[in-house]
Amino acid sequence: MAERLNEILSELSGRGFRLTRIRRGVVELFITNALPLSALEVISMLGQSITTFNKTTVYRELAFLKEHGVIKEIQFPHERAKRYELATGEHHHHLICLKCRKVEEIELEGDLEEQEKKILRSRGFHVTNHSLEFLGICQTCRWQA
Amino acid sequence: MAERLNEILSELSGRGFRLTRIRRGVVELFITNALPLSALEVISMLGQSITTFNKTTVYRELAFLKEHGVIKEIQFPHERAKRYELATGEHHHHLICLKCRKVEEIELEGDLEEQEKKILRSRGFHVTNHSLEFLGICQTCRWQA
DNA sequence: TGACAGACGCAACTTAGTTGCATTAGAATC
DNA sequence: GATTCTAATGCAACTAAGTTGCGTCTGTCA
Repeated sequence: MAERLNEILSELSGRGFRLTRIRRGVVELFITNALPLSALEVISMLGQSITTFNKTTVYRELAFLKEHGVIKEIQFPHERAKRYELATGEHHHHLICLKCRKVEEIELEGDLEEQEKKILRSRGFHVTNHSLEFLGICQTCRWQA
Repeated sequence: MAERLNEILSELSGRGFRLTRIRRGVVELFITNALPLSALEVISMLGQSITTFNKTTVYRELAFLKEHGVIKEIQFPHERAKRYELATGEHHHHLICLKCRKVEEIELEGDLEEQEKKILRSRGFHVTNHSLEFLGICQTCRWQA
């Protein structure tokens, strides 16, 4: 956890960016929370460790971290606000429970590579990215009444 | 086209809902436009055939048509506003060009049924719906400089 | 031709995020 | 430790996309 934080921070520092209170705080939040956070969640969680800061700064920090490949943006199909999660690790998808709103990660073997090659062959469309989210009811909610 | 319109309108009428200017206009728009429209696009396109109406009415009409299964909502991963398209026909996905913003429809054979069964078996999560969109560069844009 | 409820219009409000601009503060250099 | 330079910050005002409340209008059926 801590070494992951230092790794990211020193990488940014090495590229000439400053290590500020908010930068440290936001990166730390993403390291300790595996699941995607919205800007408003980041703002609210950050308020627990940093006393004064402005929401503009947080939005700008999210844009900065996204631009520099630290986090990536996710748009869930059932809600308006964007979410962010650490850009590291395997490409994965999410299971979103429509009842309790809980989000789980899932990795699909093989993923969609074959499909994407087929799309290039048949349509000439070069897929660089995809978004795939599953909506439904989680085990816990299914067991309840 | 026209029979499709009458089919939808008489279905709604049969269920006790009124056929108003805006209802006709909005349904007609979705029938003549295969690709997903945003609320603002509907408002702007509707302005070409209906002179006075309020945006609130359009938002309410979209909610109404969605609730009654005429259209379905889509959230593309690269933009904020929601989009809507006719709920009829095969379940399909979209290819979204990040350069020219053009959207194409695509049907995947087999789709994700097998994956969804696997998710139920392994996690107890019952998938009721999924969203899958491919982002990339379309053929036309790839051929340009 | 009423009457009733579904539909509509308007204004005000909300959520999620953005922009401009003046000020502050990391961190490298002196 | 002081200086300097610019990245980062704070604030206020603004925007986009939609929502809510409430009073009025209008399709439709009797």
